[in-house]
Amino acid sequence: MTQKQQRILNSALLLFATNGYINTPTHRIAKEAEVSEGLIFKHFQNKEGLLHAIVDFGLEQAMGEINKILMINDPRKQISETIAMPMHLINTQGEFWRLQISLKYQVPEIAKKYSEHDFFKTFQSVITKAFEKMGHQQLASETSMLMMLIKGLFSLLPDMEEKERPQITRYIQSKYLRNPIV
Amino acid sequence: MTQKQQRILNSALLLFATNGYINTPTHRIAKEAEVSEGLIFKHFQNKEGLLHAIVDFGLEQAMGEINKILMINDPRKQISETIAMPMHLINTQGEFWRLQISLKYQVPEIAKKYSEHDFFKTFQSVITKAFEKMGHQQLASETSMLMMLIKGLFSLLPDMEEKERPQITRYIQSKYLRNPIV
DNA sequence: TCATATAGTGAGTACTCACTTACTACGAAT
DNA sequence: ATTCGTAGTAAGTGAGTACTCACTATATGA
Repeated sequence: MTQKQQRILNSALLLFATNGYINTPTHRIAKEAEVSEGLIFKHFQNKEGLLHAIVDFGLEQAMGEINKILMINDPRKQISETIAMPMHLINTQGEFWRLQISLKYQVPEIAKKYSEHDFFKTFQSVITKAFEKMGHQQLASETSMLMMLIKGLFSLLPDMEEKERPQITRYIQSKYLRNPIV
Repeated sequence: MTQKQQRILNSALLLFATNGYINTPTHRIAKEAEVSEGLIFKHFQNKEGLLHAIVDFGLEQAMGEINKILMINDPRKQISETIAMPMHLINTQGEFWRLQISLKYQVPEIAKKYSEHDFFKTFQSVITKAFEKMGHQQLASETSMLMMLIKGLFSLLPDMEEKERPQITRYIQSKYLRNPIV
């Protein structure tokens, strides 16, 4: 991976995240990266190839985080950490997650392909298994509800100030850690 | 409002909702509506004007629903009905709400303008006031959490079969109606 | 030293899209 | 009967887009 290749990836991520994939012309990426437009196509074949490179890398990184949760034994701790995930990921890979969330409404086919990615599958299975260990009666509904909450967190946390994010996150965690299970 | 004007609105809503606003060229709307492309611009000035006509009408209709909730006295019933709102709106105006949700990631400026609409402001204030009446201690956090849940419902219910939607909706309602307040 | 591969350039190309313009058809008011 | 406004059409137009191609520069190893 050359320096210029890296510059292209960085600029593209920034522009895709702030203006959207569709609204970002390749010549703007080239300008931002101080690189000729042709180079983008030499390295990434086409605009979609560039997007794939970005998303593959971002999800790879996120896998590391979810693997940490997998290794936790206490299911309550697992749920608690899962609730903190959106904040954690948005704080550390903010641009990537803004892009990731917008993908469904910009390039649905690609987003659909990525919804099969290990990251999202593992995410859901961690929650289900944790609730199972906790002896939940309505496993499917409880899982769905938490998935809705997490979807909401991913959508709305990016619009909040970074320092406001822990408050709502902790509030939700405390509800899920309380006895009896809520 | 002439017949052809109506046909344009219908076709545009359908195409915007399924393929997205950005991904829908005006000539496709014209073809679908069996109308000349120029007529779209005669009646709606430009593509954004067409979008506005659609969204204004959709939110107008939705206002009727929220006003019903406003007239309820029991705050628990208000919360319960609010939780049912996403399902209700998606069932009755499915295309419109798919479009509405996608707007933020397609034409952010327009979406931002509509986030100031009475519909969304009333939505939030109904929840806060209901929780207040119920004597909630952490009003802001509790409201935020429910807003996250509702955002999640709006995002994920459209991807579920219509007959699966009541289950998760009722599950969430039951949690919020339980004593003590969860 | 020279052949080869890889990195990089930037002008050019084919095409799509939102929007315009010049026009016809027609019902209603004067 | 004629004028006028509104609905509607068909054929553009020009700006912007993703992508190509012929080319140069540079490093490496036989």
